[in-house]
Amino acid sequence: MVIEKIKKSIILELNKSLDDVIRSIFKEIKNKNYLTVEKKFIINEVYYKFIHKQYTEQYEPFYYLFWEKISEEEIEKRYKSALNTISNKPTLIKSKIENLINNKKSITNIKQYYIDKAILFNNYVKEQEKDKEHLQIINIKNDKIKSFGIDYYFNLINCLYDRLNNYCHLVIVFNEDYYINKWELISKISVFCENFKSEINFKPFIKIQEKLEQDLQENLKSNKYINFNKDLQNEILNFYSAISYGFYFKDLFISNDSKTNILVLQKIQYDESIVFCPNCFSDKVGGNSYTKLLQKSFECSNDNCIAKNRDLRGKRYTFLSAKIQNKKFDLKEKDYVPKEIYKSFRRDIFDKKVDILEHLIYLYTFTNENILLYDMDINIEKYNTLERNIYNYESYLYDDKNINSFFKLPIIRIMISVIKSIKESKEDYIVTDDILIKNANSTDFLYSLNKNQFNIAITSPPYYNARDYSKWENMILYFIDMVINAKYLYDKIEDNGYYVYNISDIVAMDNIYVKSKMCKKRQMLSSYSVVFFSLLGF
DNA sequence: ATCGACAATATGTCACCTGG
DNA sequence: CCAGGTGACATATTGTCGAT
Repeated sequence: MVIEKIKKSIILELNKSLDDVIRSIFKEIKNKNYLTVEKKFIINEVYYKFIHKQYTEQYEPFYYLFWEKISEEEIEKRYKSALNTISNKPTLIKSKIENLINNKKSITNIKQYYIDKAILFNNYVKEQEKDKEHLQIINIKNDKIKSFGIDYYFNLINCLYDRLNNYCHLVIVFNEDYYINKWELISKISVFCENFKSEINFKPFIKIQEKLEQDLQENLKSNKYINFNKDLQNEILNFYSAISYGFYFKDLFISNDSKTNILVLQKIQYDESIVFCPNCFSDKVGGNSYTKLLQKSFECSNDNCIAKNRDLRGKRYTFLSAKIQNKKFDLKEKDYVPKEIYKSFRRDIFDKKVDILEHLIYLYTFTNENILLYDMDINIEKYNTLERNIYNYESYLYDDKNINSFFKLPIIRIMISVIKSIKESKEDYIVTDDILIKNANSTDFLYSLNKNQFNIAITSPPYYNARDYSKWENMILYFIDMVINAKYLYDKIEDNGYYVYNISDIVAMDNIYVKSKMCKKRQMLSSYSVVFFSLLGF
């Protein structure tokens, strides 16, 4: 039954491309009024010939209408004649169409053709990825933070990065009572993961790099709460000298007893090396745009490849999409995610009783892939039935030369510099009433308020580009505004006062390094807010 | 069963660049 | 100089959920 379904979808797919080739001819001649009525009629006939061949049942009425009395030879002849009528179409396009048709004829077993190609591709992927890990899971231990500080984990993440296959996942588990604030720990680690590497060769960025620098300078110069200075200017240059990258934030799960948090990150590293076409396995491929920041996509330019769209552009894909699409021909029982696991991780909150490791393995790996566990207190034997190569590490050679690496991150450096440049506030507003309801710009108000007149502040701040009233050019400018506001609040609130700040992550374009859809992602507004506010003293 | 919301992915197309 | 290849970006389609 399943095989039949796959077969049907393959045949439909194959026919669609041929069908669409003919459609494209139609589109082409539609506006060419010089074609005679006869020539147009011939093209019509050719069109329905194709339709008839591929979709006998569906198009039967058309078949009888157009082809009842015409022989195969006649059809061939007219087809060639139709091709000739498209005299304005470049020869290249014609040959591409002919190639497609010849190729179609030579394939007798369509299903087998696809399976063969997919197996070739799957073996190629396996060969590429065999020496590295497909999933890394780090369990954050309180005793290690106590002995070495958070730097221990910054260092570890850095060391493990090169061993992880590109586009694969790093999962960080927090399930202890830490001696420092857990949310600050999660925030710092997630901010570090997004920014600890730097890339200078990304073309779309290089093109607008100077403009980005200037825009940020202009913006800060015109900000009435900032004293623009040389140091800030240098930090802007430093910030825009490269793209900060590392991992791509996917999600942060929390258990329903709020004891366990699971941070899921995906490695996306700039890699221009050629990926074979997942359809024809040709290495004759061109580039295409980027689907995500730093994630290259390709286009097959093999004339014989069947996967052409109606404008005869080739199959477009990334390493990851190609891997996933071909995997469907080579699935084992343990590659299927059990329904209950699939459901339980759809939401950000999961049941504390679930076997987290089993879930993660099913969700983020295929069979025979390599999984590195770090400090997971489990018995690996238990997971043998999942048919993955799992190994558990408990320690690595601690190398302290990267100490304080967090404060070397460009994003942290620039924010420290911004904080230093914020103007001193005034003290010329004393609240005399017990209750004051004030309608004002909160930054302006806090700027002129006298100190120590309140000890709690509660806000649901604007979320970056979530509403019409909360638009910023990019996320850096958003955080600068939020930090200025929080700085004045910090100055004015009583010592040991509380600031309640309601924030969460959001899907938006950060517009930091490029200004297009490729920077649309889940943005960690919460982690960045926590980290930046802690720089202020919170 | 159907629908709206939303995210992910596939496909369409503008316009720049390049090489003959 | 200009066709056409293709990088970048836009738009369409698909898939999934919960609500009804």
